[in-house]
Amino acid sequence: MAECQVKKSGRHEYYCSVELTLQVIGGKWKPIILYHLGRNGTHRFGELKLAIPNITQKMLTQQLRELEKDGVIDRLVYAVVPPKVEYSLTELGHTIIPVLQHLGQWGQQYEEYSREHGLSEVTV
Amino acid sequence: MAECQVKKSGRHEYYCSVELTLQVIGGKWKPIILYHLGRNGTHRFGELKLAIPNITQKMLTQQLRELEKDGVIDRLVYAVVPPKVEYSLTELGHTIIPVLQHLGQWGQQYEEYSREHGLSEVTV
DNA sequence: CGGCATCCTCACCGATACTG
DNA sequence: CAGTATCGGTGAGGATGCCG
Repeated sequence: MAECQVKKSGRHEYYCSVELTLQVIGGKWKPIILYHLGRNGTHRFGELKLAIPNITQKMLTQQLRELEKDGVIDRLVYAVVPPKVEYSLTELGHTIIPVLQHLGQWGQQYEEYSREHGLSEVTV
Repeated sequence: MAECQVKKSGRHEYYCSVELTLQVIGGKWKPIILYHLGRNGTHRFGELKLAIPNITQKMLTQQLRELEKDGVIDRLVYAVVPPKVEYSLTELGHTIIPVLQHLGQWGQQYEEYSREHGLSEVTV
């Protein structure tokens, strides 16, 4: 984090490792996807689609592809009709789960804190 | 994280607390700003500008304003000429530092892992 | 079932110029 | 010094339709 040079890793450009992490997990739906794969293990595409309301097929596909390219999930295609595709965390992918939990914990703290301190009111 | 309802906290809408955290720290320059404030304490605007190459005045101002609204930094304006403004972490802001460190650690692991496993080559 | 191809919108970010 | 104000590019994200 101390250095301020542009680095590259895979598809990502970043100045510090925090930024790199955020580029891997920072997609709008990626935390939720990783959460589901971490919690219940392997999922089919349709299961993820059901588990994540409001996500469109396009976005689900796109985010899954990026996570795959970044090496945090595996994609297993069965040669059957109708198609069957299963997604699961890689070894590397499992290591991100504690980080996500940490983020989640802070978010909850923040939620409470802002309720107590009246941060939650928006002046529209 | 288990629930999938839309919530609101302050300026943010989110489905899970991970998302909320990412909305607070997820701006392009926010991690770096928080890092500097966490490491060396109070900074003047110009000091931050110098410490963060490439950032524009506009972006620095904007990100600082958002961090302030979210309650993680304080803004102290001295009534002097020329103007003097100091930024520092709030109590709440300090609690985000370990989370950032965790993100940074994972990023470094990821960096090594992808070098070892040839993830770092991009097919342009 | 699990996609891909298009088209579109809008928030994010940057460059530049001006100011109390 | 520490900002605003304005304009404009760009790409992430979304809606819709077709396909093996």
